[in-house]
Amino acid sequence: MSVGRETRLSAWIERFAAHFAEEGIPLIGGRILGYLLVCQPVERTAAELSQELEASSGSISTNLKYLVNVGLVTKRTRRGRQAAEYRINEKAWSEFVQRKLNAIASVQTLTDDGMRLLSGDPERAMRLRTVDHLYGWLSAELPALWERRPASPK
Amino acid sequence: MSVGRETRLSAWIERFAAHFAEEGIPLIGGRILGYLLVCQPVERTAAELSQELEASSGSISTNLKYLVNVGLVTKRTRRGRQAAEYRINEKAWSEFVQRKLNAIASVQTLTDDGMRLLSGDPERAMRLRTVDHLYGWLSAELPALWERRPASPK
DNA sequence: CGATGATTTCAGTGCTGACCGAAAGGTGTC
DNA sequence: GACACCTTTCGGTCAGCACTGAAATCATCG
Repeated sequence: MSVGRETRLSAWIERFAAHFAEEGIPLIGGRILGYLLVCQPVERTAAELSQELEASSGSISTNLKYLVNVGLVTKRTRRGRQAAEYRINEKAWSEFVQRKLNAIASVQTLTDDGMRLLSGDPERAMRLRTVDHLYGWLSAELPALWERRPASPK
Repeated sequence: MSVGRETRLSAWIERFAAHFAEEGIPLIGGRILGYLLVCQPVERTAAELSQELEASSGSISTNLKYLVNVGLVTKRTRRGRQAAEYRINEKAWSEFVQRKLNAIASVQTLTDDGMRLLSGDPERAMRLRTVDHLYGWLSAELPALWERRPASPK
């Protein structure tokens, strides 16, 4: 007997969450992201997420707040509905990635400051110089690469 | 009365460590990195690091093991010396960065698998498609960018 | 305005992981 | 081999954080 699509999808959601857990996003937050990326219909209430992901209402609330805050999820309230609806904001993923790239490039300010502190002692600055050189290149190239990023598919 | 260079350097080391602490490297590990990048002479024993950074011998040991493991620090033992000497391995920083870029690009395998699971339902796959598109581009461009990386300064 | 159905807040629990320092284990000298 | 010194291991402490579930809060409808 074959495994249903929904079963395989929930396994996928778990892998998805596991990946982002390594990057510091709480497991439940990752599950919400994965779920909202593939659920049908696209919008869900907090209560539904709690049910569907078997997580407490409190965890769902905290994590939704976080995700809405970083922009990856959008909250929509409607007149005549007491329950707010949440959905993925695909557009925000590029900013999410951009923040990651910036975090890498930002080390350059650190190495740069270090180089300044060691000015006047080139011998001693040699180790830092190698690292500074690498990050200097990154902090020039990563933003440039980002500019060449294609628009999202129609 | 002006602040001495060494004082400013130890403040810099702390900033350096704080940055990498956000990326998951233990504070003491980050301090070791920062310190070994600017200390004179370039090599230090575990005991010296413990003294200098005011950390327990145990913490220094664990963190050195970790740093040697990821390649950022090199351990050298010498005949006639019971104390091993540790130094920064500037060369390894590029691999360190490369791992970070790969981690970002690797999301593409995840989104790709998701797309496969949703094949046959383009409507439902739309959200994932936007994300997959972005990571598809990244997983092509980041390695390509990396190839163009300049050699370290002489 | 009270009732209903939803979300947020909050105190409490359990787990993980960094850190310490003492004891154990190595590696050298005399 | 005994000693001196250094490093690693290891048990224990502490802080931080994800998560829960109950209570407080909020919004809507009758």
